[in-house]
Amino acid sequence: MRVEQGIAIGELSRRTGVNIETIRYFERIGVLATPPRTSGGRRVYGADHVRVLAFIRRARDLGFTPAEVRAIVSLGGPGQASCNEVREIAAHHLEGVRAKMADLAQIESLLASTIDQCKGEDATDCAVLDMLEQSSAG
Amino acid sequence: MRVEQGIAIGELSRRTGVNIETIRYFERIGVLATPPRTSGGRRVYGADHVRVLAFIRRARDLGFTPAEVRAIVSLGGPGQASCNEVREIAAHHLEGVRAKMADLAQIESLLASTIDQCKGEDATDCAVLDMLEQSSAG
DNA sequence: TATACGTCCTGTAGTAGCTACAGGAGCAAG
DNA sequence: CTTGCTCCTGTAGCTACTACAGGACGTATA
Repeated sequence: MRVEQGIAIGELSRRTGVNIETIRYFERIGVLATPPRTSGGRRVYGADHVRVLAFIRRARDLGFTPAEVRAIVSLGGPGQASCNEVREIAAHHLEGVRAKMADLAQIESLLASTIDQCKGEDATDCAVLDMLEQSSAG
Repeated sequence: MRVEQGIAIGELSRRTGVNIETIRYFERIGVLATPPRTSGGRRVYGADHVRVLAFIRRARDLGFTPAEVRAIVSLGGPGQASCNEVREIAAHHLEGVRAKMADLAQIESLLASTIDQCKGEDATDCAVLDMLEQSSAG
């Protein structure tokens, strides 16, 4: 039946939604395994690459850094029983997400209340400008 | 009394907490006004620069992009009655902050519930890996 | 087989928003 | 007048990509 013997980088790009240049970039920085090549030097990808690249893309969408992705992907390789390690990376990432959320929440409330106070008349009495003048470097 | 006749870039950096290289960078990209120079070519800053740079730093801390900062700072210059414009920039920024918060909230709940399901036994049945396998590119 | 066209290759450079360095010059004090 | 600090410019590094130039591959059609 010979369903799939290998696809080119363009096809991989179309299937995963990842830019061709980005695929090569992922290979260069070590998040995606180097594929075999044709005699002419073209990369040939298999079903595994499609799966892994989709995985990588999703992880990136979720804000995992390339370093985290690389760590997770490399764990999925030879060794098994690495769920603990994967969970640890995810937990660490979760902490970072929560920290960012807290930062943004502070900014959000400060901005919202300040904008709310704005009468929009003249700049000599602008609540937003006043707020920005408060040096946080006490 | 001669309180302040002008300070050097290093002093400006110490007072505002902004890196010297970053100050020069801000000047280059047009968020901070070009200061006068000594005969020897050194930048001389005044109280205004300290104030404006502290302002810029705070705005950057609050996540305003350099483009937004540039816009606000330039509004604070010659023209008055620009509170409306400032408020508009801030409101637009607030929208962006809220969008990011919504994204992070989704990620947070997905990560948290997934990590929670993790037994941490082996990678063939890892909830985190399973979650990442769900291709979002339906 | 020829040729044309699409896809792919490498390498380099661009993006934002800084940060860091090299190599040289200003400047104040001793 | 030398020491030593600070400053100058210009360039390169960083992350995470993206884009382009110039050339090679591969295949469909004449």
